[in-house]
Amino acid sequence: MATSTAAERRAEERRAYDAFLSECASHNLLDQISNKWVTLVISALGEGPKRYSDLARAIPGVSQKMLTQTLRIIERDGLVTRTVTAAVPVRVDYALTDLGDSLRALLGKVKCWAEEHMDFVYLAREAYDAREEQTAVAALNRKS
Amino acid sequence: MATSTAAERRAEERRAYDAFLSECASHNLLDQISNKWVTLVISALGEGPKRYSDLARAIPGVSQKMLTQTLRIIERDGLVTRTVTAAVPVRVDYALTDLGDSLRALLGKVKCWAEEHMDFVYLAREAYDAREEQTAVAALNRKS
DNA sequence: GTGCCTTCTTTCTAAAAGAGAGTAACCCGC
DNA sequence: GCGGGTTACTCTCTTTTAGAAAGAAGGCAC
Repeated sequence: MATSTAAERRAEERRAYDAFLSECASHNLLDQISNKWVTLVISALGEGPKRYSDLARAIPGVSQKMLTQTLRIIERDGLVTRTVTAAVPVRVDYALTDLGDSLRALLGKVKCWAEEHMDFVYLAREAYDAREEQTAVAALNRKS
Repeated sequence: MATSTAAERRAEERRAYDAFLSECASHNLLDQISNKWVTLVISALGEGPKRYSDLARAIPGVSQKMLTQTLRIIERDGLVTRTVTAAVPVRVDYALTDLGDSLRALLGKVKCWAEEHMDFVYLAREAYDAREEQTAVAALNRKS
């Protein structure tokens, strides 16, 4: 440490960051699974195997690009399996692996938490916004 | 439903999306907490209250902008408290609320899951990459 | 042939993240 | 009073990423 400016410290931290990411491998995985689309896809597959188009329908707002990208990532990580059936229009089924299902169980709990505490969060947001408005008004009064 | 093209269906889904987001409020919250920086900040605050600069040091790779933004979001949601002490250099402490701590416990489990299954995921990735390379070679052979 | 199906892929643009300098408020030494 | 140092932001600019839309492979129906 010794004596150093805040800017110098920050620069050093940045330099250490790459090393940190490759060293702390689980952080890398954590980053990937704490991703909106990954959560939604795994949750959607919880009901059972689904085709690409089923997933697109089950997850409102996902673009085809992001769905494909997300599926590739979680397939690579061994969370889902991808089975291609060479039928008249090609058919691709995605299903959770055992590993994917264990993650789904966990994420399901997070989803439950969100549903349980939604009301409280909404109240907190309203209170925060009201406070914000007050301080903004106070700041205006101080200036004038 | 009835008969409609895939494009028409997709357009309809898009139109329904805004309604869905405001209706299914917990999804909105879920989106926010399945965010890299939110996860990391809440995990860092698990050890106890921290100052802004402590957090910046504890979370490698976070920019000041993202740290401020993330803290504002989770403060608004009632997950952390922000206490300003008007000292010589102003001092701002962030601490988890009870709600924030309950989320931290859950996210901690996800973190544990990631650490436990990291090895398996790494093997899956290697296997996937090997398969990918093979199919790429096969595709090249087919063309030539 | 044309059109249409699914599952992607590519291209282009708009939104978000990241890097870095700047700001406000305050105190201290000189 | 003035420069310098502190913390906690805030603003601006660049790069990265997400999203929207059109295209492509492969095949069947007409």
